[in-house]
Amino acid sequence: MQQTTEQEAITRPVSGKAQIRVQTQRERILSAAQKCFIEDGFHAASMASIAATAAMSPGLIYRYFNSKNEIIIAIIERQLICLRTEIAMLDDTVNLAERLTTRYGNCGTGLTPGLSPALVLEMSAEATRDPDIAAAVAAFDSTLRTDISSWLDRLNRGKITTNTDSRAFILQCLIDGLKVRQTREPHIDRGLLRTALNEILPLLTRP
Amino acid sequence: MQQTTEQEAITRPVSGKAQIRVQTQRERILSAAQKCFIEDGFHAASMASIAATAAMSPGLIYRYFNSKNEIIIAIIERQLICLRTEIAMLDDTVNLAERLTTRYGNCGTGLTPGLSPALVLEMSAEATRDPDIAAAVAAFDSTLRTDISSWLDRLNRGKITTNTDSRAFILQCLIDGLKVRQTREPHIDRGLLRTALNEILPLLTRP
Amino acid sequence: MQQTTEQEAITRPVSGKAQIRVQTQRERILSAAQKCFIEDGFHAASMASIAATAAMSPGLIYRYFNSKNEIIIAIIERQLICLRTEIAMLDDTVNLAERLTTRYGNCGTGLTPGLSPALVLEMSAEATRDPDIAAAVAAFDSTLRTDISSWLDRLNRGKITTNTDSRAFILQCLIDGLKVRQTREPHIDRGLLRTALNEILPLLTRP
Amino acid sequence: MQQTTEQEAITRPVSGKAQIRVQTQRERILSAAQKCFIEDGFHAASMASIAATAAMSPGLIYRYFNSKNEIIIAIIERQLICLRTEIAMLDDTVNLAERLTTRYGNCGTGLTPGLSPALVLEMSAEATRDPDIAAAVAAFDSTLRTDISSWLDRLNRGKITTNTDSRAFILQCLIDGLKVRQTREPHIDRGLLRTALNEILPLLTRP
DNA sequence: AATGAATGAGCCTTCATTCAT
DNA sequence: TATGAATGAAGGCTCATTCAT
Repeated sequence: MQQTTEQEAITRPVSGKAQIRVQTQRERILSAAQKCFIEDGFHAASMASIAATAAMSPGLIYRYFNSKNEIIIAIIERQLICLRTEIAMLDDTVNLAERLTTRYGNCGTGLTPGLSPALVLEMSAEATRDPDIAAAVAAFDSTLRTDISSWLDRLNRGKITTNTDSRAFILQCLIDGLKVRQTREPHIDRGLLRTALNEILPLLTRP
Repeated sequence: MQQTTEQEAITRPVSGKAQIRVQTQRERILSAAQKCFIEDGFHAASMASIAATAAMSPGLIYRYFNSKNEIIIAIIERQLICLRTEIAMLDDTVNLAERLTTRYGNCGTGLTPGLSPALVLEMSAEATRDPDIAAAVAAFDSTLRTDISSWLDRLNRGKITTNTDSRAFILQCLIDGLKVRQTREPHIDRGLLRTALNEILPLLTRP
Repeated sequence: MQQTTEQEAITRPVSGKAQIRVQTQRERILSAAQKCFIEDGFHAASMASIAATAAMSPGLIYRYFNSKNEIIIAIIERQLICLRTEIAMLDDTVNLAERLTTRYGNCGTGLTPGLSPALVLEMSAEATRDPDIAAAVAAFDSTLRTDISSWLDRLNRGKITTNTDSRAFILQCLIDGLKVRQTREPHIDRGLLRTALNEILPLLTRP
Repeated sequence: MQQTTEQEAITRPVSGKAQIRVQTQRERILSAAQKCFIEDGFHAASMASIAATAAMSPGLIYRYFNSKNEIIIAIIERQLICLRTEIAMLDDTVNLAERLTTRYGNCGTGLTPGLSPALVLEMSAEATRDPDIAAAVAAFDSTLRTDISSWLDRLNRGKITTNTDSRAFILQCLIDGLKVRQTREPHIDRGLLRTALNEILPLLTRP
C-alpha cells in the first residue's frame, strides 16, 4: 500500500510523494508521542505536549490520526513489534544470557526510540480496560508463545523434548519479569543478572 | 504517628477514639480508591467516583488525604504490603506451585480487595516518573529480595547452596512475570500453569 | 416532583431546599442561555459566554445540564410552551387582532425572557437536522393545531361550521408567518398590521 | 462589474474568458455551499465539506470568496432571488393554490438546488444579528411587497379595490408561514393543504 | 465532621484561514 | 490557477480542589 504501483505513479505522480510525506509525518508524531508517553504516561501526556515535541501544531496531528487513542494504539502496536523483534534475536543458546544482559537497561530512558518497559507495563494495565488494546495484546501474546515454542523445538532438533509449551510459558514469564525489573532496577548489577540468566536459561532450553 | 503521645491524650482525651475514626475513614477511602483504580486506572479514576464509591462527599476525602496523588501513593504502599504478604506465604516448596496456581487469576477482578496485577504494573510504570513512588518501590524490592534469599537459605538449611542471590533474582522475575501474565491471560489453562511451575520451581529451590 | 412530599420533608429536610436550588440554577442558566442564543444563535453562542452571562463558572453549568445540546433542547421546549401560552390567550374574536398587534415586536430584543421569533425560526431550521428537536416540534405542532381547532369550534358553537381543520391550518400558517415578519420587520407600521389582521381574521373565525 | 470594460478587453483580451471562469467557479462553490448549508446549517457546515462537495481544494475557495461569511451572504441573496422568482410565477388566481400545493415539499430535501425553507428560516434568524443580512433581507421584503401589491392590482384591474397593501401583507405572511410549515411538516396531507389554500386565497385576491 | 456546590485551569478536538509549492 | 498541508485560536467538557454552610 505504501509502494505506489507504476500505473498510479503515472496517472497520479504526486501520490507517491504524498504517501511518503504521510508516513514521515506519522512517524514524526509517533516518535514524539512515544517520548511523551514514556515521560508522562498515556493519560498524563497531552496532545499539546506531543505537538510541541513533534514541533508541529496540535491541529496538524489530527490530519494523521483521528484521536489520541489512535496514537496510543499505534504506539502499543509499535511496542509489540519491538518486543517480537527483540525476542526473534534470541536465536541460539550461547548468546541468550549475554544478549538479555546487554539489552537490559538501555531502554526506557526516553532517548531510545525502541522498546520501553514502562510503556509495556502501562499497555498491559490498559489492556485490562480497553478492549481494542486487549485484543492487540492477546493476538501478540499467542503469536509470541508460538514463536518461542518453535524456537525451542529448533534448538533441540532431533532430540526428544517434552513440555515445550510449558517451557515457552516460563520463558515468556521470565522475559516479562525482566521487563518489570528493568523498570524498577534500571541500574542493577550486571554480574548478578548474567549469573542468574546463565543459571536458569540452560535449564529451560536443553532437553 | 498513629500512636497518640501521652500529652495529647491528657489534653485531648477523645483523641484515641478520634484516631481510630481517622484510621477507619482513611481505610474506607483507600478501599474505594483501590476499587476505582483497578477499574479505571490511576489517572482515569476521578475523585468524584472514589467519593461516590466510599459513600462520602468529595470534600471529606481532603480531610484525610491532601491530594489524589497521596491516595495513589498510599494505595501503592498497600499493594506492596500485599505483595510481600503473598510472598511470605510461600514457606515450603511443596505448596509453592500449587499456591501460585491457585492465586493466579483470582485477582484483578475488582472483587478482591487485595493485590491487583494491573495496579502493580501501573505502579511500576509510575515509578519511572515519580521519585516518591520510585523510592517506595525500590525499598520494597530490596526487602523482598532479602526475604526470598533467606527463605531459600531456610529451605536448604545444612546443605551447601551457592547463588542464592541469583536464584532469588530469578524467582522475583518469575513472580513479576506471572503478574504480567495474570493481566494479559486471566483465563489461562491451569494445567499448563501448574506443569510449568512444577518444572521450574524445584530447579530454583533445591541445591 | 418539585413539590416535596411531607414525608420526604421529614426524613430528608434538605432535599426540598436542594430541589429549589436546582430549579433556581437551571433557571439562571436557561435565562442566560436564551439571552446568548438570541444574540448569537444556537451554534455561535459559547458555553463560556452563557456562563459569563449567568455569572457562574463554565464547569458549574454541567452540574445542571449534561451538554450544550441539552440546554438548546430545554430552551426550545420553553419556546414551545411560550408559543402555546400565547396562542391560548387568543380566546375571543374581538381581541384577536388587537392582541396579535400588541404582542408583535415586543419580543426578540433579548430583553424579554419570553418568546423569541428568531429562536423559533432557528429551532424550525434545526428540526430539519436534529431528530430530537424534530420530535419535540412535531408533537407541539399537532397539539397546537388541535388547540386552534377546538378554539374555532368553541367560537362557533351551535352554528354549522365546515373546514375547521383547514382554517386551523391557515391560522397556524398566519401565526408562523407573523413570527417571520416580526423577525424581519420589527418596526412595522402598526396601523397596517391591525388593518390586515382585522380584514383576514373575521373571515377565518366566523362560519 | 461582470461586464469587462473596453480598456480591459484591449489590454487583456483573455479577460472575458477569465471572467466567465470566475463566474463558473463561484457558481460551483455556491452550489456546493448551498447543499452543505441545507444539510448542516450555516454554522455547522465546514469550509472543508464545502470544498469536498465542490470537488476543489479549501484554499481555492478563498480565491473567489473572502470568507465563509461572504459565501453565506451570497447564498442568502440567491435564496432571495429564488423566493422572488417563485412569487413572480403566481400570476393568475386560478393556479395559485395549485402552484403552492405543488411546490410545497419538493424543497428542503437537499435534492433541489433551489429554495430551501430551512435556509430561509436560518437566514431570517441571522438577519437579527448581522446588519448586512438584515439590509439585504429588508430590501428584498419591501420589493416583494410591492410586487405582490401590483400583482393584486393587476388581478383586479378596473375594479375598485381597497387595502391592497394590507392584503399584500397578509399574503406575504401566509407565504412565509407556508415556508415554516414546509420545514416542520414536510409530508403534510396535500388535500388539507389544497382545501385550505382554496378557502383563503380567493378571499385575498378578489375585490 | 461533613456536605456538595462552585471554581477554573486544562484537556481533546475542530475549523476558518493562510501559504509554500 | 490550484493544492492541501499547516496554523492556532476557540470550543465543549472534565475534574482536582476549595469553601461556605
